[in-house]
Amino acid sequence: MQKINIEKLKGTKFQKKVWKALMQIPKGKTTTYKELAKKIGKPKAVRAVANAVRANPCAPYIPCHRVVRSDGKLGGYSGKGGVKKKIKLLQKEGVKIN
DNA sequence: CACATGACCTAAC
DNA sequence: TGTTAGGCCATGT
Repeated sequence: MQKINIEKLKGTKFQKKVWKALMQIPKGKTTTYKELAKKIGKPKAVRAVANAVRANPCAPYIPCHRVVRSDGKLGGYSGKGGVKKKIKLLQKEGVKIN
């Protein structure tokens, strides 16, 4: 499905793990940093996960916009348009925002 | 190697 | 209910 290989990108193993988990998120669905951290085996490394996500090449390689906070709010977005675009994208995919 | 940063989370005031 | 403080982990300087 993924046209690109994360392994081909440069970054630490931790990042690659996070990015892979991101791509594994089904469309129209959202995940929290906590769940993501848990998935990679470090439920306490939520901050490191957030760092990895923000350090990713972002659009259009990795759907970082599918990652939200536990509060239902969005975190941030280092892409074009900013968080606003992120919200729009999620809503377009059928995700409800607080 | 030590310090500082961050798109976080939880608890406490 | 809104803000502050502490804890946690990886990355970059």
